[in-house]
Amino acid sequence: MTPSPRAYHHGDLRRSVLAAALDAIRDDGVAAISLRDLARRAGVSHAAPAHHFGDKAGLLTAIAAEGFDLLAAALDEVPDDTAHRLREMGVRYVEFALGHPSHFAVMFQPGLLHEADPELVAARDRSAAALRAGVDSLPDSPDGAEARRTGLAAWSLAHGFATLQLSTSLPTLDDDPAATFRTLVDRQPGLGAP
Amino acid sequence: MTPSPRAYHHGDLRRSVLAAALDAIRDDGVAAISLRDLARRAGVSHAAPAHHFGDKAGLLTAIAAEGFDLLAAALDEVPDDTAHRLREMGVRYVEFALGHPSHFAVMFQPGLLHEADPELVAARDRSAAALRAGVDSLPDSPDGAEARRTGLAAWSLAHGFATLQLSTSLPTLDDDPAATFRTLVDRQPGLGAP
DNA sequence: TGTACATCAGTGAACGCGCGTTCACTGATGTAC
DNA sequence: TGTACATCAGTGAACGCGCGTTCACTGATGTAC
Repeated sequence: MTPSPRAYHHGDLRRSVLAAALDAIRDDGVAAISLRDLARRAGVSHAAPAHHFGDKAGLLTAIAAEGFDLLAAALDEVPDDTAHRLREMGVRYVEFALGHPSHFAVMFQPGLLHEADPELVAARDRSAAALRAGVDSLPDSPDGAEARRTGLAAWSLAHGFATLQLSTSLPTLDDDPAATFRTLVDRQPGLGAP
Repeated sequence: MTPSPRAYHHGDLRRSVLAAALDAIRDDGVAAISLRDLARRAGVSHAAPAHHFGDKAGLLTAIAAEGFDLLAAALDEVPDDTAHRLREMGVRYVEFALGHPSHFAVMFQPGLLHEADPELVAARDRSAAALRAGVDSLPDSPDGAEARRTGLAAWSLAHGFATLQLSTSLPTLDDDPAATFRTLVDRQPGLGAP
């Protein structure tokens, strides 16, 4: 099934370059990325990434869109009837960020992306809709402004926890960051914890 | 008082380059910074920044250290006897991040810094101590693990809110993000809100 | 099934540019006498 | 107060390098007949 490594139209150039980019971001950060380096890692000609993605922002936009898709899918996986559904979504959010650090590092950096890209916009909307569904499922079903506040608080807590976890060697209280996060949310009754 | 713009030893090279860097980061992001560009902005020779700071990481480390100092000072300003002291510290944290976006953008990016730099370490410790003091002042004065959990939750909430506010055009519910944050924390009894 | 042709994904040589770094230098400042 | 000297912050010319971009090209693939 493995195509010959340098075949024309190997059909997987997009995937190869994206994979190389995810590796490079994880190892050296977004700032260190160059299209020529990715081409080298992916074993394609140095001009191929630009040919396919247009420019660096185009490549990072593709990664961000993929990230929001993965995140939306992870959030949607929490069943409707789960007790503490919003809390579980927060756990999924944290797990996604720690499991896909390269995607996460790019998703919230508007300056590096083609913000108007339709696929990015659509994927982001899908994530936002999933989060909204989580807020709507709270037992005391808050309305309007109150719901937005709760959503923002939940998102901030999960996002901040994940960001700090990724950016510093934050002390994890248990071995598992996701478990730490679950414990942490349990003390925040406003977010629908018991 | 203004020294002649190109005098040898104008004594303010450090400040000029730092100011240029803060402008550049605010306008174009950390990724876009180059020492030569900063020299141009600051009106000094292209080799001066490297001469003074060693390398780019040295410059960013200086910015991060300054940021942690400013943050610690802002947190320390909240009087001991303030009701809801931790909440007010969270508000200060958010205000700091939004008021010093360039510092904030650098402070939590270990990969870009000289992590072992003594000034950076000291400044970071000062910030951490201020946060700990906030947790210790909670009315039900939690101990040990519980205190660490509360500190982590408070920090995550403020950090996540600030990060999201900076990185996306997040809807602010009031006109003032800090006010929004205060309202938001009020629904989180676990963090010492009323 | 075989042949001709259009398409276009990916190539590779060549370009000019901005970068960080090196290094011999200059001249302002502080100190010793 | 004046003179001599050491220091060292900052200069500017020169370097080699990796970058993004351009452009004529190649050859795999799909379609029409």
